[in-house]
Amino acid sequence: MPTSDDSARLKQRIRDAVRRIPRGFVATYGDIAVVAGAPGRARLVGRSLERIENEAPLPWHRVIAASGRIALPEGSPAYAEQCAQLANEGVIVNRGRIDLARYRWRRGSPAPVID
DNA sequence: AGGGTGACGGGCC
DNA sequence: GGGCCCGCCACCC
Repeated sequence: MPTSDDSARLKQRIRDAVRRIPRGFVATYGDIAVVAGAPGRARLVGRSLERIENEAPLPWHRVIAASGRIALPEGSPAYAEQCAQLANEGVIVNRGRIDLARYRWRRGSPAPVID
């Protein structure tokens, strides 16, 4: 049986996984779930990024949907924030879309190439 | 206790 | 690419 303690540790692993995404790269919610050892729990990843105020810095803006889109509601402050943060590290965002083939982080990913 | 929700994703069409 | 459906599950009434 999963205890509340287990879920706390899982959330911790999720945050750790997010911190591993290199600057200039992105990962999908599902990717993070896998890295955190909870395949199939992408939804939980999104959930754990919802209430992160008052916590250690987390590059939450590097996590996007498997469709290559920013998952936040378009037009929300957080959406704008995510676009800005990504642009700031060289990730091209077009109409909320990011080229996963180019920016997705996975084992063996080379250093970010910004043209 | 039960039902709705959503920062998800994969399969299908 | 887009839309639908369904599985998923922590949260919030």
